[in-house]
Amino acid sequence: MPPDAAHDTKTRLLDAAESLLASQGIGNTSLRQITEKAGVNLALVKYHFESKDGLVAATLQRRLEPINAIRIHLLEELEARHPNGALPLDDILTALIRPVVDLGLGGGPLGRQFLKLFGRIFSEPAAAMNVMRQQMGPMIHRFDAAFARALPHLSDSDMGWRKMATLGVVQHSLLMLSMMDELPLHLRLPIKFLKGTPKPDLVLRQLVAFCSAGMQASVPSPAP
Amino acid sequence: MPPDAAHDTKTRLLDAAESLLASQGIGNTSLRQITEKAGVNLALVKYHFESKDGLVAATLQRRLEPINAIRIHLLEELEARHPNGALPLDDILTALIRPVVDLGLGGGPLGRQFLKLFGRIFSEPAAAMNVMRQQMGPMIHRFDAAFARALPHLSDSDMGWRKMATLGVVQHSLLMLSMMDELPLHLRLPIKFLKGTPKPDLVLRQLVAFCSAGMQASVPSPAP
DNA sequence: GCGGGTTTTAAACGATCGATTAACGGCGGA
DNA sequence: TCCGCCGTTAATCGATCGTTTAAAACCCGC
Repeated sequence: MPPDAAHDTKTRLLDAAESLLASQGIGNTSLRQITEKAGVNLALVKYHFESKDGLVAATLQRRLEPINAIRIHLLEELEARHPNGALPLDDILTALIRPVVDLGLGGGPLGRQFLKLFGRIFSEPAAAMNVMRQQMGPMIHRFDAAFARALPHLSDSDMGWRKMATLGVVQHSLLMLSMMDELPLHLRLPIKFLKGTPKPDLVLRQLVAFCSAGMQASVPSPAP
Repeated sequence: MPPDAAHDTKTRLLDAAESLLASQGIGNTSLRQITEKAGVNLALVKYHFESKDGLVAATLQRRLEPINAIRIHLLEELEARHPNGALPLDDILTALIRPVVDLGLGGGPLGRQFLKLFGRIFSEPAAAMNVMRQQMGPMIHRFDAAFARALPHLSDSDMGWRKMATLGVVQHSLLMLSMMDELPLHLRLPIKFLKGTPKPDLVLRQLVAFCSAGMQASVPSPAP
């Protein structure tokens, strides 16, 4: 936990990387762009993060770690409030979704940029997949148990499909939202119903409502 | 519509590009990789497609055009079967989702590869956004009218959120599905509930069930 | 079988990439 | 004061990128 100059350099690199990786993608962003924006020497990337992949991984990890910690904390609060029996589905979803919505829309422009970066990593798995597994794995495992108790009648397969769909809703919606302020006007078709940046509470309610109904849908039976 | 050698070259380039762009992303794939896989001279990319961006756009367009044509055709069939009044929501969603599921899971490995590429373009908009708007715009506009009549009580805002969520479900689920056979085993967390490649009908039913319930969810009211 | 447009070829352009090296600065402990 | 380590710097490495050029090969109608 160094409070010295090196910490500043690391932070400057992470900030610059987050911003540039988000707006251009991983493969299209060069270390020289990042170090120039950070006002830092090129070779310091290797010194502090070993390589480009190391910098990308650290950029993701810096945001994912606190987000997932809050998620688990909210879930534990919820469990404490319902000591025995299943948890309300909407509350589980809220614990899962609220932290990332709050970071992305509640904080400054940095949070918004991270949302975009997070939306990208599913498409550029090479550099980021290890961090994803490390950071997301244990968190998701906690929520799996809660979902299973909230919807006990769902088979593993049905539950799997619905968790995947829920993740898709959150990931895609937040990616679109985070692109809002930089898309040219004529490309805003998918979000033209928005007048401006929506409040985090509204976003949360919309996403939870959709996912909750989707997860509770009656199990589809084979086609007649 | 040339049936000559040039057509073969174009096709070979498009096939190679589709495969490589899908598995590596746009920014991480070089023209030399593509032309080598296609067994074609490097300079022919400029001759036939002007530039790398032109090749990427053509690769997307080749698949998107027939998919969206089928979508609109299915919607028109549906409208013919219900001459007056609203269309059943599940049928609208089926018309929207079935063509892309069929291409991705019904066809050979090429279709699967395109699914992956399509999942990526939302993250690398630069090269592909124009094609997206051109190809997806008119198709989505057709479906907008159908959705509005099927769910007349939804405000424009609520409807917008739900269409965005629906697109997220389809896009994310199919991206995960298309990555299934190339992810290392320990990274298959989100799809480990699948024993093998699922049948298109099953996928379609799962996606439609989730999205249909989500779109019909009761309108969320402001937090108390 | 000759001419003209189409398609393909080999080679090179300048630019930029990530990685690496060796030297330099400064600051704290011996 | 000098030593040793940490952080930083400038400079360069070989590789690879997308693009471009000019000439060769091909094909078809005349």
